[in-house]
Amino acid sequence: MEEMQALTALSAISEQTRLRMLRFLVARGPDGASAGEIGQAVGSSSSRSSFHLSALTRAGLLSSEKQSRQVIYRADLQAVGALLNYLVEDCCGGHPRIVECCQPKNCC
Amino acid sequence: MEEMQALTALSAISEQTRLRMLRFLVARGPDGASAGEIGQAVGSSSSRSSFHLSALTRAGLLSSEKQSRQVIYRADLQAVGALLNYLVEDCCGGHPRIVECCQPKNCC
DNA sequence: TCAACACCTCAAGAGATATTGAAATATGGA
DNA sequence: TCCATATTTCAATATCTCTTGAGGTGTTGA
Repeated sequence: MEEMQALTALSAISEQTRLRMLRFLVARGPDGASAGEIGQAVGSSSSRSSFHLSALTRAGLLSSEKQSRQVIYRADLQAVGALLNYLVEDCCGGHPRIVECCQPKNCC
Repeated sequence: MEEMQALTALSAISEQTRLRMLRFLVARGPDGASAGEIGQAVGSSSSRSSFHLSALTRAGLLSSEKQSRQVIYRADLQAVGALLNYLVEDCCGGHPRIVECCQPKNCC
């Protein structure tokens, strides 16, 4: 992953509404959710949701698919993983103390 | 880690100069580096460096210590690790595909 | 065809953040 | 004491970013 790409993804998730959207969609799994449902889940208006969802999509963290009236968004786990990998490897040089923190149920 | 704290840390590193400063300081290890040296390493003026270093410090990602004329900054690995842990655990629910990406030399 | 629905786009305004250069503080050495 | 060094602070400006509300597109079903 390129630095520029990582910066775009980081700014995308450094906003409350968007971080919550991402969390919601990761929890949702492969089914994803419609724009309306996501907006409702995180408590944001339709135009605001659209704005934030497209920011996340532009950052590559979500994929979207039109299904008749609705637009279904899904978290792109590959992209989220690549961002974390960038932080761990490129930014932190794979430092053991950092890697350790990414293990489930044992950290910090 | 609280959501608010994570958001602060994420915005802190979602800026090129600051991401580079963090990377430089993680690489530097426990010795840290002076404000001037960091600024030189990432190519930013003295007032700009000061501004960004204090943003990173406020976000809890760096610690600083005055040594006579200089101020030595160090990366706080605990804090960086806690941020990554927050992303992996709280945001991604410890999803295996995400955790896997944080392992050294095997991913994405 | 029409109304309701789901979503997106746009423009305006507010607010936050970054950059610059100048000036302030504080330390160390001649 | 005086000057150079290291860093921070400040004000002005520029630049993003977020929010809101109005309006647009396309789809579904009566």
